[in-house]
Amino acid sequence: MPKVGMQPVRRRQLIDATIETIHQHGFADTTIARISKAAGMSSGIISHYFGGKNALLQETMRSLMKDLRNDYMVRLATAKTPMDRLEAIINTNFNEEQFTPQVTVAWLSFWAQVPFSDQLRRLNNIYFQRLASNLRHELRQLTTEECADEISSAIAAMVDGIWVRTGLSRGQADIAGARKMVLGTLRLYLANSPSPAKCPKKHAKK
Amino acid sequence: MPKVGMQPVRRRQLIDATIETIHQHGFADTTIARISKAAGMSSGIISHYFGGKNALLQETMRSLMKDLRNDYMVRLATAKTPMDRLEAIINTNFNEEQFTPQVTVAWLSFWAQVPFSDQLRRLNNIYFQRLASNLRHELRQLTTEECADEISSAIAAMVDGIWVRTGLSRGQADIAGARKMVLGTLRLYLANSPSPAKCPKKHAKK
Amino acid sequence: MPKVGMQPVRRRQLIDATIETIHQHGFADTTIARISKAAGMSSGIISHYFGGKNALLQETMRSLMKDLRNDYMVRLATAKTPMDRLEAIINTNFNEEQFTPQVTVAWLSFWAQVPFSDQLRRLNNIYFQRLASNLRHELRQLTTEECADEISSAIAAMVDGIWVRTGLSRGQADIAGARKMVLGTLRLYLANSPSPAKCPKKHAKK
Amino acid sequence: MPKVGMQPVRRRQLIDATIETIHQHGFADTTIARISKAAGMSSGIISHYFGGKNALLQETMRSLMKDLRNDYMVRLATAKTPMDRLEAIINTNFNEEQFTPQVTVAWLSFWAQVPFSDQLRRLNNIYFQRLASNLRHELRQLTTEECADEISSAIAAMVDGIWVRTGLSRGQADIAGARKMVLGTLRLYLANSPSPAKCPKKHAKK
DNA sequence: CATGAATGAGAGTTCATTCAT
DNA sequence: GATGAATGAACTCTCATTCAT
Repeated sequence: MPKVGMQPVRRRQLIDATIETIHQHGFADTTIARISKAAGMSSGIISHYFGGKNALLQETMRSLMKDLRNDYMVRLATAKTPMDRLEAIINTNFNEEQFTPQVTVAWLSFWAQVPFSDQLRRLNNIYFQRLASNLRHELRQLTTEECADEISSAIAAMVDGIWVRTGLSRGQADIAGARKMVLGTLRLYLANSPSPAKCPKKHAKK
Repeated sequence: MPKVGMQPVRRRQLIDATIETIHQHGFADTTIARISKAAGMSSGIISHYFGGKNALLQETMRSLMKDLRNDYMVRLATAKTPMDRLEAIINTNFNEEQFTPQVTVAWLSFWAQVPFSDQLRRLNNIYFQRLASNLRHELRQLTTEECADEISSAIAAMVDGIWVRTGLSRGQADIAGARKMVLGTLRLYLANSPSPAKCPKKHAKK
Repeated sequence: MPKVGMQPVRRRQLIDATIETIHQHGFADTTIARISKAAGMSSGIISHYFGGKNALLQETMRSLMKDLRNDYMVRLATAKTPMDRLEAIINTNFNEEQFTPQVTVAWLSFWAQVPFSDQLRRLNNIYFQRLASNLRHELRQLTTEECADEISSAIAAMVDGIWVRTGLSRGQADIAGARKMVLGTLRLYLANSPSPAKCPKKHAKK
Repeated sequence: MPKVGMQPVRRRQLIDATIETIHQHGFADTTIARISKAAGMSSGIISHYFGGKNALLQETMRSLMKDLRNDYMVRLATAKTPMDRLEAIINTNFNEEQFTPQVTVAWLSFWAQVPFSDQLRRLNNIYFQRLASNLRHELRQLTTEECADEISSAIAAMVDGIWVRTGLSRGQADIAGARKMVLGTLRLYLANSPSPAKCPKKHAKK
């Protein structure tokens, strides 16, 4: 059935089936048989399109990152101020498409593999560095460099913590609550940070 | 849960070997053979003492929780004020024994299994509820109930976020940095929370 | 055996690609994908032209036999005496086209399958019987029937032994050396064989 | 069932089952499942004792060589003269235990793999070199160095040719016929070789 | 005619568990 | 109590074949 243009379609179907299978059965029980069945295809198709299970898993993580990236690009287009862009970052990390039980569970699964896979570690580093870089860039226009770095780290940790907790809960993802929590923390930090002056921690510290 | 006639020493050695093996090879490649070899025992011993691999993994997670709990109890003994106890909670979550690459990687691995194991979910819920309960109890003495809940959630998310990021980094755990970040955020929240009054978020939201 | 409507050119290309692939990767790793790629065609073409992989392999062996046969026919045309024809047989078995690493390795591979394939056994029996028959026919004009049979067997075994050893060596085939060895042995036998009399073995055995 | 001393027994049983399976089904259809079934064991046992199928196949070929070697050693003990030892070499190569349909088919199978496996090539080179070395050593005491090398090559080729033809025939192995053929050829060569003088080929070549 | 995407049976391997010692 | 040899189910991957285009 040589249908031109099927390759990207099949690959996307298999990646979606992978996310769904991880969500249904867990990473450890995500087998080629289950993925291909979820995609309505034969087991051999995965090696055919990806070369093997590992490559599919990598592509799935890469796809998850790309989805976040694309969402951010869309939001960035309409953001005018640094604060707009910070909100865009937060809203992207808790958007309706990605901040779901399926996707948070998948991320959690991949994170557990990251320390043991060079490929996944590389992918995750890109994600981490990109988030940190975006946050810092906007924050440095609102406060000192030192404060920007500190706030960036705090916000990034909180975002990931919320993702983990959502993945663990298996319940509905609370998009509004997540955005409110992170944005609230961000505003609190900024409200207590000097524009060119010192950092709130320094104040807080006694 | 040492049954009668079983030697706690053997069980502890096997649990330690399990944590070490997860850290060395990852959860997926943590086999009975590797654990028992790391413990210097035969492969049959695990079924003998724990009934199976899954039971050992559960006991390992339970043990990790117990270690945190014990550390907290010790710190609690010398904490006088609510703020002392909040600091104790934070210090416990980033203490020298548990906040290590080995243990954070193990937690990360268990978290990835939590959504698919009733046993692990139950264990993790205990941990989450205990942390939330402890935080809320102390915070409610320092601010309104609403604010206490909000701050508790934020702090808990940040703590877990830092654990995830440490597990992912495979590097040294930055105990001082972690404590400073969470304590700083906590102080910032409290400094902007009314004692009996309203919550900082409300302020920040303009 | 080119069926009607099939292009002999394609079939020959595929047979050549089969020999080359066996030489490159070995019989066990000679797949449809590799053969068709080596021939610059699609994988489906083999079923299309031959009906399946096994049929292609059979045709390949048949082709190897036919090449030897053709070479012999050419040499036979200019051979006048029995000894001329014996030399022609030997020279055919070690001719520049077939006595190559590619072809000897392919023969070796087919021989290993012969005991388990009726088709290949049948083909090989034809080759063996033809060689024996040709040898015997000429020899019987030079010595007794008994001696002719004995010499024929010895020469045939030596020829095949040299083929095996050449296939195993993966080096250049030593055409001159092979011809000299077999022809030398043949002459030795004949020099010690009576025309109508007894056989050299009987003599040698004292 | 920890029974001491079982390891060599099991390994031998599996090697024997491998030879039998190759003989029954051919090298290509010699699967782990068939070998282990023939040995009356589970499929996992092969990885347990040999690490994998390839290692078992290698050990099987090594075992075949060792059997020949052992037989030769026994015969060597009672051989006094060079001619005795030459006969011992020939008799070893066509002895009742190894010169059987089972073993000749197995050798043929391994020979077909030799060009594509470094391990098997190494093993086979040992066999070839040993045979050539043994032959040459005895022959040099009976004729010139040049003649000894030539006879050695001829005899070795004939021996292997007879093995191949026996493997291909699937019939009973004709031990007496094989010995007679090779010994007869050897005697013929020697009868026409000078002690310190020239080689029979030179004569024959006119 | 010719293609190559898709299939699915079967291969080798891994590994938790069992159990005779 | 403690061992580790043995099992066999489940996994990933390969590949000859089929067939819509």
